Amino acid sequence: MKNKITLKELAKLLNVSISTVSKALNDSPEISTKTAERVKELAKLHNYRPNPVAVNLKSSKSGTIGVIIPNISNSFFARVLSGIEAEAQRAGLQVITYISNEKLEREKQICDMLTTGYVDGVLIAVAEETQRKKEFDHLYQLVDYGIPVVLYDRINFDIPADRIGIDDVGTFADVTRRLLAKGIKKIGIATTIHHMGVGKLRIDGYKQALPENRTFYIANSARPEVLKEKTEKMLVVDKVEAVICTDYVSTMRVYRTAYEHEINIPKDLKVIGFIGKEFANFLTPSISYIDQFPEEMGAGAMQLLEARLNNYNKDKSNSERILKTSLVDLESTRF
Amino acid sequence: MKNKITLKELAKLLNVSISTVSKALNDSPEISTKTAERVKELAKLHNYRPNPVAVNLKSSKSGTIGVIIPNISNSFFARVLSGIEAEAQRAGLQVITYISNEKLEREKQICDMLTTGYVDGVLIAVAEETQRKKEFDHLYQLVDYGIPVVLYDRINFDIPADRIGIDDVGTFADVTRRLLAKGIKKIGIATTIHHMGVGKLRIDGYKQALPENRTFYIANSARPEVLKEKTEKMLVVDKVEAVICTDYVSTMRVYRTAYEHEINIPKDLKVIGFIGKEFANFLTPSISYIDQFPEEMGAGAMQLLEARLNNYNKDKSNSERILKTSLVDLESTRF
DNA sequence: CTGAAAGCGCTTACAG
DNA sequence: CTGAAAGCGCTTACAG
Repeated sequence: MKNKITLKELAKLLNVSISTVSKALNDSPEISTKTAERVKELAKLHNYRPNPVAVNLKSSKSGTIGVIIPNISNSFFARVLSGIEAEAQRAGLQVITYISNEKLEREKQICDMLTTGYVDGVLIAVAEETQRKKEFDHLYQLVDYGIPVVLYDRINFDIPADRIGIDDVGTFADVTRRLLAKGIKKIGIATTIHHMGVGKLRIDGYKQALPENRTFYIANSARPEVLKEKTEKMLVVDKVEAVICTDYVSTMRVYRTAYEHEINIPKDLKVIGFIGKEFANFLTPSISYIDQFPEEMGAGAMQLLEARLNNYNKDKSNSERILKTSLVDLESTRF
Repeated sequence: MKNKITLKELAKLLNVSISTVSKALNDSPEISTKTAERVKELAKLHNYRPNPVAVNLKSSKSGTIGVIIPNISNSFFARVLSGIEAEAQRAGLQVITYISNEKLEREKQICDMLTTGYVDGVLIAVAEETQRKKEFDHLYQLVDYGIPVVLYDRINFDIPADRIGIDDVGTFADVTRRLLAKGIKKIGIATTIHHMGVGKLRIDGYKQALPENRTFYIANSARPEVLKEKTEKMLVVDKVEAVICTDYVSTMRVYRTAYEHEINIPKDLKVIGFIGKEFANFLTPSISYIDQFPEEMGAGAMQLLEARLNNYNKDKSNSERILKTSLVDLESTRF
């Protein structure tokens, strides 16, 4: 068990003061080139690294940021995390990961812990339960504590924080219009997240794009059995010609239901999914999907946070960044 | 921007010394009940929380552990992380996440950073490139530095560390035997990880289970086009009756290839995948899969690390924990 | 150019 | 039972 060498030990070996060693290593102009070289050489020899905890204590920074993820099994969030990590690495920051499992209680605990000074800033996608119960006190608490907060993905809340996400309404309106333009009349939407902000917006986009008096077909439930029933009704009874899905689970549900009822995709049913390319390309048939570039969202969120960290007091107004999405055409919408 | 209250300020408000406040809050028996109560009351009122950085500096611990993940988009690792996070939370530890992207260079950087004292321990699934190049110096370096290391999932290396994984040989031998028992003769295996330890073991298990002189059918490549070709040969030319897959990508490849060549699953081809339940149940048809309980692996890895952290010097021998796997029968293996 | 001193926020042996 | 002091490993204004 090798022990890490400290400034003090280095100073003793060099017969100079701790201050001198510290300054030399930090390239202070106060120090003579000669001394600086001696110090650096020995430091290198012993593979000296400043103890980050001590540095943090001095600077009252932690050099880490906290990321709150609602559900890491969702590959979207996993990929967002990947983008965050890459950007944090570039900025020399450590990423502490917290998983809320979509639970308000857990999210509160996490925020509580974050106010104690573990992190310099927080990236969060607000948990489903939190949105449903509209309880945001713990988030305000973070902000009041002076901890910069950036909302990602789930951003339509009235909280004074920077945010990054996609144009949910626009994206879904656009996709709906594309189907209409191809002459498809009966278009349905499937969702398991209709009670969440993003879900509502996506449904809104769908509705806005449909012509007046056109019937809406909506299969919405977070409960698997209910979603299944509603999807079956939409596909088998209502016989929609196309379905747009707002999330992973509803996308897969539509696929399964079509399969079970021997409805041919894309001949009898076009499907546009909201899933990642790592699934979309492999499904049978492959599925056209809306790409929301998760890694970019993560990197962007991190950049917003960095901007805050670097001049927190200068700019009080909150910024919002909306990322472009892209519809990728695969087999499930072929004509 | 509320400023956090410190021990010093608390002491001043109470007209006692900093030591007294500290002891009172830490339930030292030295302090009178009366004083302790006064202190605690005020601390509560001001929502006092000890600065973790200062505590860490005193204790020479960081209260955080590092998790190195090769590829977070792989839902297996995402779920492992979920298990780690849950267990860490229980133990009051913070989890810093690092993503190696299967790269040796990045893994080295991470290990380098970890030796500076950011974390008390490390959980790692060794990157693919690292395994291929057999360069483990950076891992030895961690161990030499006295940082407890736990290997998870990818565990067949000669590194003095605790480890947790599955019985790859046994699992694949068992699955192969099950197919044989149903009277299936031509069994193939598809893999994109044949150059990795776990991949080799899984293929070994498959080979061991087949009777003498039985032909092996192996579609192995990490390159998508090559894998596709080999899979096509296996399904179309060799006409195997069943395929066992060692990983997510090969599983999806087999599905796609069967679909493209109109090979009916399960009538003409049985498939056993190595993917998570979140995909398996939704595919069309649903796919029988080997469940390796990722969350349990994560929690188990964390527990091994906790054990190390709590008595690092007492027990020098390394422990290994092998988790049970389970074959879940769904539509792709129906007779 | 170098070093002594103060201080970041805590804990804990030691003295009283 | 309470408090002064030392110290964890650094940085940095200040003195020389």
